[in-house]
Amino acid sequence: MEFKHQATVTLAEVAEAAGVGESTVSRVLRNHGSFSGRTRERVMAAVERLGYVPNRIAGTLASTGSRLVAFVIPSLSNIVFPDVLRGASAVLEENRYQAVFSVTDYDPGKEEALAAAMLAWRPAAVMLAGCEHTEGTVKMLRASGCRVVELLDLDGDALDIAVGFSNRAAGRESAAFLLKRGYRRIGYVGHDLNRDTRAGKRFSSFCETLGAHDAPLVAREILPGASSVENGRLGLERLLARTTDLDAVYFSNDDMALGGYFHCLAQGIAIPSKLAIFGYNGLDIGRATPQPLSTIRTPRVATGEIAAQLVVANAPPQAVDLGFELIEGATA
Amino acid sequence: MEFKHQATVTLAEVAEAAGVGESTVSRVLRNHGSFSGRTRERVMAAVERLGYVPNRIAGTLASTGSRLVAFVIPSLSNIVFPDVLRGASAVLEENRYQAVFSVTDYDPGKEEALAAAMLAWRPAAVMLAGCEHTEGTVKMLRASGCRVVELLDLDGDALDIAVGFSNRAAGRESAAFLLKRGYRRIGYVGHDLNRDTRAGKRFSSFCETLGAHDAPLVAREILPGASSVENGRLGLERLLARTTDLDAVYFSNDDMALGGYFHCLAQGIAIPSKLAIFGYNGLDIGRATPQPLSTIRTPRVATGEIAAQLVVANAPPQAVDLGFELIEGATA
DNA sequence: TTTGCTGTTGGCAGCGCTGCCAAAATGAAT
DNA sequence: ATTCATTTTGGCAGCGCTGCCAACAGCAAA
Repeated sequence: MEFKHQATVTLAEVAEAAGVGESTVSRVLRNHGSFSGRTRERVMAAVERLGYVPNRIAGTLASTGSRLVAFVIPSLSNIVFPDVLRGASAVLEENRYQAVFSVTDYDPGKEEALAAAMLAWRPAAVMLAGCEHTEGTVKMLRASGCRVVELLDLDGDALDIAVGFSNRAAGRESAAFLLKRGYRRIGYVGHDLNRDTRAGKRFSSFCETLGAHDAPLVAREILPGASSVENGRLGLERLLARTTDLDAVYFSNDDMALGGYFHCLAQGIAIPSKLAIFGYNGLDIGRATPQPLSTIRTPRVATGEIAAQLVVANAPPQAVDLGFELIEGATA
Repeated sequence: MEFKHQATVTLAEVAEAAGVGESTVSRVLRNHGSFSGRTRERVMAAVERLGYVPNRIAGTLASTGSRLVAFVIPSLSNIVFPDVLRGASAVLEENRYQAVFSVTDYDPGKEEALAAAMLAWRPAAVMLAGCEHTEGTVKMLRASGCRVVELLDLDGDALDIAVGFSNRAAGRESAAFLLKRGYRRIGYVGHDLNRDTRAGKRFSSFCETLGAHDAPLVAREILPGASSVENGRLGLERLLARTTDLDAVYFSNDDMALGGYFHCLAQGIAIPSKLAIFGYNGLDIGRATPQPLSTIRTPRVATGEIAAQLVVANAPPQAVDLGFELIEGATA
């Protein structure tokens, strides 16, 4: 059963109460067009008195173009996406845009269905994670004519606007750093890469770089499901049970890396002398651990901010590379 | 500059292409009312051919009651709120509702402004954190006639629906647990309590309980700003610098507690024999640390789920107590 | 007084859909 | 063939607002 709104005061009622025309009320409330000070006062008084709340559904329908921005994100468990939303929502709120979201659970099919549902709201823009989408999604977004922003991955062709950085470069630099530090027997602990294609890109570039320096990946442990601290801990435990002579482990992200770090603490494995640990994301928590985590800090909040700014400004199609920062830390 | 949608296919065009009336198309698409199988096929074929995407703005305006649910949350940095959103959005998506959100930054004035902006979208429900709101917010929500759900705090009068648990009880039980374990010289490290009133409630009940057992709080360290691991670490460091004989410290939440835990690890302070640590929230990470964190696990995802279910079912006003679980852990 | 501005204002036709109602088609029963 | 009940269908008036246009007022210049 749908909820029915009660006592809905309309523009027309305000107009009548203020003794002016509807369009005058509309102009005053949107502060658009011209009207006298006296009219303004009368309208505002009526608005106040009646407790009028404009109906943006009607307003959006009547005008062309909405102020809704739709986010179709893979997850809310992975702090990455709340961070992006945080950056974006601050900018959007300032500009009187409204954020709408739904969660795909890293499922491309669901992404397509949710994107379609989003388009039904005729948003000003749709923001998606990454640049890998189903054919149907791409076709639909193209046809919609609404702005499309692809976030956090620049390794691919952008549909319209893309904001983020190269995950391949991140994987490459991570490998280069470990090699530079002298690690040669390197392992990997990751989560389900089929779902998180960005983590997959980092991993493959990481491996390529190792291979190019005659230090190919020694072992890997991939855990099903999402990344988590517990999976990181479990993954490292399993990896070390199989492979005893590793000198460094690359993790699919900081959550996983922290799990590995905790495993070492619990087992008395000296870090980084006995085993080095390297993560990805640059979470704040990694700076507060007894040894700061070696990782790559990604511009998550900034990605959201810039994306929102470009949408608000109706900027031309473009790819914005925000880069990332390698944090040397103390675990590698 | 607002974005203008292009090439918008309308219901009327689909109707014409399918050789049926508008209302027939509407019925078929909503699978509501009756129509023949042949009609259905013709309509769906036309929809497919034209790439029609229904306009929910128009649909919502025409019908009474929307399928938007508005979230007005304090923060996206604190994992609590993404967790609530996660639980809620899963249920909402299943029921073809759409989640909309904005972030107040723990500012009651901003909450009022954002709630007003939300009401302009005529949502089916507004979900807010806690039960402390400005007079203006309360008045506006009451007048809106839309469903109001207050989340994560049952210590107060609910406007309509409330889902969560008692923060006071959480504070009380935390204190009781520490006392039962024999700790008597207890300190507190917290973040800005004026903003996070729920943390404030926990703290005051915690103190009352200690006082009632002749073991009043020995010292406290309150850090300005939001909770974070780094602030927790810093807070404990400061507290211990001033007060040397504490045997346990209660933290405003797990983020802060983890910071304290890391400080102890870094300083070689034995846990819990030299100093016990107790948190709040029951984050997953607390189970993966070398010693599992002693804390209270809160039903964050479930809070979102239940809240969404009640809204979808248009349930009568009620307060749902989901309780919480005390995790004994190994740090206290 | 008339003219020509600029600044204000109201009327009203949509925006794209849904809900209501009456009309038409169908089918079963006589 | 006729009747009645049922299913299927189309027409059309809004939902509450915005955007356009015409109308009007006030005022300075002629």
